[in-house]
Amino acid sequence: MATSRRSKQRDAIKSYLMSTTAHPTAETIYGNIKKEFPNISLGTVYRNLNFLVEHGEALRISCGDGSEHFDGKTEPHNHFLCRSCGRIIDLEMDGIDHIDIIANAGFNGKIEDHVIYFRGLCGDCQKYR
Amino acid sequence: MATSRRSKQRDAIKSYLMSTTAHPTAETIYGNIKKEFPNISLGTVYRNLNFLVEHGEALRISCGDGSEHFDGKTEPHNHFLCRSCGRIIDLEMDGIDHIDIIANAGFNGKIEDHVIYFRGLCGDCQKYR
DNA sequence: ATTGTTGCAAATATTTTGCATTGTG
DNA sequence: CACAATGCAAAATATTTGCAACAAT
Repeated sequence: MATSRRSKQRDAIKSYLMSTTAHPTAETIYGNIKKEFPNISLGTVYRNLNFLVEHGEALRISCGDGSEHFDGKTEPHNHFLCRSCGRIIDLEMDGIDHIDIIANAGFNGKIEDHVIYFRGLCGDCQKYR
Repeated sequence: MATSRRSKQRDAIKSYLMSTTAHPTAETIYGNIKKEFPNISLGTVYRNLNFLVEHGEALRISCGDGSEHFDGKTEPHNHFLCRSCGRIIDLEMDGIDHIDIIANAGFNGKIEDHVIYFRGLCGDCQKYR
């Protein structure tokens, strides 16, 4: 079976993801890792992001703004999306897993989990309105 | 100011969207409208989909599967995403707008609404497991 | 030594856009 | 007649992939 080997590039991508709460895109990650590995290619970044997501070491966030964002925080949590600045922010909030039960009532399949994007104005953007 | 004019192509796209619950992609819509308008271009489909979404006559669904899906049902409702067949299904369920209040507690911005994708196995896929 | 990983470039896939022409109001 | 909408093709974005060289085990 396919064993995976370690690489400095992958380690760097993972550390970078764990060091930020900014939910960067592949392009942003590429720009940052390049400081340490000037020759790294975007293909390598994408390959490693896919690897990390498949191995549960990162989350892919598809919020519909054109490109995917990635999150090094893998514990289940919810996100907020600012309609003004586009920022994605982690939410600290009480659990709402009961909505899966509500959703499953009257549905003939099996609901296992959910993905939520709360939307509105972030604290910074709200100030200037 | 920019007034909008009617076009047969746009009407056809809107009727098609309202006639289905399958949440088609631009490509699928293109294929179907082509039966009636063999010369329609994909660019026109995209332009009209954007127009309809901007005017509240359709919803854009970004579920992270590579391309966007569109929904002619504009009343607020939630979606289910099957992890086996990829289908997007409308959910009939009790309201859960209280989660916005839960999410806003301890958040320094303003939560206005949310988008949810419930995930799991649809009725059909569950049968064969 | 084996084979997973990389860098690079080319290929895909999706969506947008410039422009001359057509069609609606 | 004015100008919004179209068809077409080219461009812009985002992501994946083939391959030879490199590097981890």
